[in-house]
Amino acid sequence: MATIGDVARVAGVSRSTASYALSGKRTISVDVRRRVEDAVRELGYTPNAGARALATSQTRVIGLLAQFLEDEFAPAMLQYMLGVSNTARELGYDILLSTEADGRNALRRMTDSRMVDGIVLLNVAEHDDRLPILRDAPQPGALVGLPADCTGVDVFDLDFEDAGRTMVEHLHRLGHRELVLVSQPEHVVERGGAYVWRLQNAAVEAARARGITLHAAFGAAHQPDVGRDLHALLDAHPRATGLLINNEAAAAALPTVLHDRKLSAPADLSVVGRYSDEFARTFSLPYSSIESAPDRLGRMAVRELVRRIEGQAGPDEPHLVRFVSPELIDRGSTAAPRGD
Amino acid sequence: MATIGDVARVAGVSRSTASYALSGKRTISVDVRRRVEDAVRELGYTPNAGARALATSQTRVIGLLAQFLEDEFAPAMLQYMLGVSNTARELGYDILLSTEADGRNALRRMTDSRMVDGIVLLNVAEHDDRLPILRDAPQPGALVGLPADCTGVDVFDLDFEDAGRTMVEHLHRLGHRELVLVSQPEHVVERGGAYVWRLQNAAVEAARARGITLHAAFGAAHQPDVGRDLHALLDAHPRATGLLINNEAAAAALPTVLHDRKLSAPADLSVVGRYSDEFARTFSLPYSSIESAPDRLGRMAVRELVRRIEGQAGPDEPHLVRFVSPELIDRGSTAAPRGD
DNA sequence: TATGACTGTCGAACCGGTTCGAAACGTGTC
DNA sequence: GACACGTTTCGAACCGGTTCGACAGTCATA
Repeated sequence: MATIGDVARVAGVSRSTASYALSGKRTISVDVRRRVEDAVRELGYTPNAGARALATSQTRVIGLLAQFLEDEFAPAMLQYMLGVSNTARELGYDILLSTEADGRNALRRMTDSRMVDGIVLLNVAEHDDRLPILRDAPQPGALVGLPADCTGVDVFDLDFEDAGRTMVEHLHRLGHRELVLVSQPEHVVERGGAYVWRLQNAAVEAARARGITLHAAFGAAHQPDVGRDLHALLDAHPRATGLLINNEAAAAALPTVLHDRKLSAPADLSVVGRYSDEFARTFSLPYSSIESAPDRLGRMAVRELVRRIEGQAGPDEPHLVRFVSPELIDRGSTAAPRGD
Repeated sequence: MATIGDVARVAGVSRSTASYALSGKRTISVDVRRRVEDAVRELGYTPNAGARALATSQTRVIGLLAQFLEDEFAPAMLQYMLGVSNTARELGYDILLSTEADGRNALRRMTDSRMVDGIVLLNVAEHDDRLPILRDAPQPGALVGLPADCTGVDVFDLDFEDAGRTMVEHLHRLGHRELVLVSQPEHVVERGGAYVWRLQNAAVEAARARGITLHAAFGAAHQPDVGRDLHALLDAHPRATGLLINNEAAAAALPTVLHDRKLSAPADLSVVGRYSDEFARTFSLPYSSIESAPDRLGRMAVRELVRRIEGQAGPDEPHLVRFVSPELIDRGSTAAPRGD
């Protein structure tokens, strides 16, 4: 494999000159620059990443921590990963991926050994145990998900409170007076998935303010449990005319459940979910939904992270906490309730 | 950040001694070893990955190339990725992930700059344009998916021919005489997704050998197109009693389609798919299926790759081409056809 | 014709590890 | 007491880049 020494020899210059010719950090005569570039082509030279990282303390790699936990719906996570990965590449960075359940280990390994210039954390819990480690690390970090304490990191998340309100308002406006909300499994909440509460509390509050009934419940993350949960909920609240879904597995299971009950949306039941458009297409979901914008969130996180890595953000520039406003995508699954 | 020089100073030894004490590659007195280990703990020392890579020419990183192409079903790919990632971690390797559509670029970048010790290629096409690059690279490569030319790499794939035969045999044995097979989009085939043909040809041949009818067709990769495709197929072949599905999007869309047609499996139609058990759970699919074993294939690929990286495979040990035998998971969606 | 400024190039040092050869030391043998 | 030997440690070189300071050459200016 060719080194910069080989390039220099072929071009008839010193190693430092070759380096400067390639980086452009000092003025080099056009003649020499041309000879160096020819040598690079001739030898097929590519700089050794390890050596460059050692010399510059920059790797041009971003660490991506995605935990695939029990009771979590894997395909939803994929969309965030792709948003992060694709944006990173556009900005000239590669992705070091960890799917370890124990994210602390992975985080320490990546940061301590200087394998990465920065870190993106997905699926952040309210008291995420990876955060103290990330704050102590020399690399900057960006989160997708809102923790209790945002100091020292940039934070991006959907505005789940607004999402909860929007769902309720939308159905209230159509005339619905009794709703059911299916959230993520209780387990996810216990693990600190605060976004579940944020949406739910706002929905409950919005319903109370409008004097309508909202039954909130958890749903499992897999079949067949989540199907049973949905049946049980619909059995328990036969007068409910609207269904809110903040649970990807439940959304994916709903077509079959409605089929079994011989119900259609919106004729028999109005349905609003919270998932991305890409998710809806993939899972063949015909229900209107609050766009969860995983690609956009991933993109924002990486953009800001790279700004910090490259020092375009001032060293004392305060960290961001930014919420994406929910947008309701109408797929025609809501209507006025049947007047019976 | 502490370096091995700091460790050596605190322990009162030379850098080389500290290095040997940690690697164990030369005998070191227990006293010195203890002092070095204490210093490591005291300083929180972790070796710098770039420096180590430069010195040893080993990165302990595996490159993972996953292309998310148009007309491909993303969640199916995720399972292969997780199989690879988790196995790599178990063996002490990290994953450098590329999701670029142009895999050649990513591959060249990773291999030329020595960022990785080895490469895993997912979703390999018959004449995959990444293969020539991989063969020229100094790092070993493992594929999931069968190309026309397997020289120089280890190859792992499901036995799609056996899968096609098994599906047909299973329904023939139950008494079905007219079947429909829905394959991946034609576009996937044109791009070189030979596994589609392998399954389809074997199915056609198996049907011919048994004197039964098989209508083979392509299906789209997304809603609502794939739903339309399924409807059209069932309309076109009203006497078919069995449905074979080699298309994840079609499988995911089938519950809704059957609902719309007021059909149930297996009462009105026997259904056999080709997807993993994890996929079935995630997508709430109640149909029997040929297990596509993505985790197992990913695991096998990484295992063999690491064996080569670490030189446990002899330098001239021939490369593997290994097929996983299909296993039919019975979820009760097949039965004898209705005798009407 | 010396002076200073500017351009283009080079040599050496450095980043933080690993590894080879040799040195220092204690031990046992003749 | 000279010698060989095994154990433990050290110094130096090396991996392949980047970067700083110095220096030679050119040109305009005083």
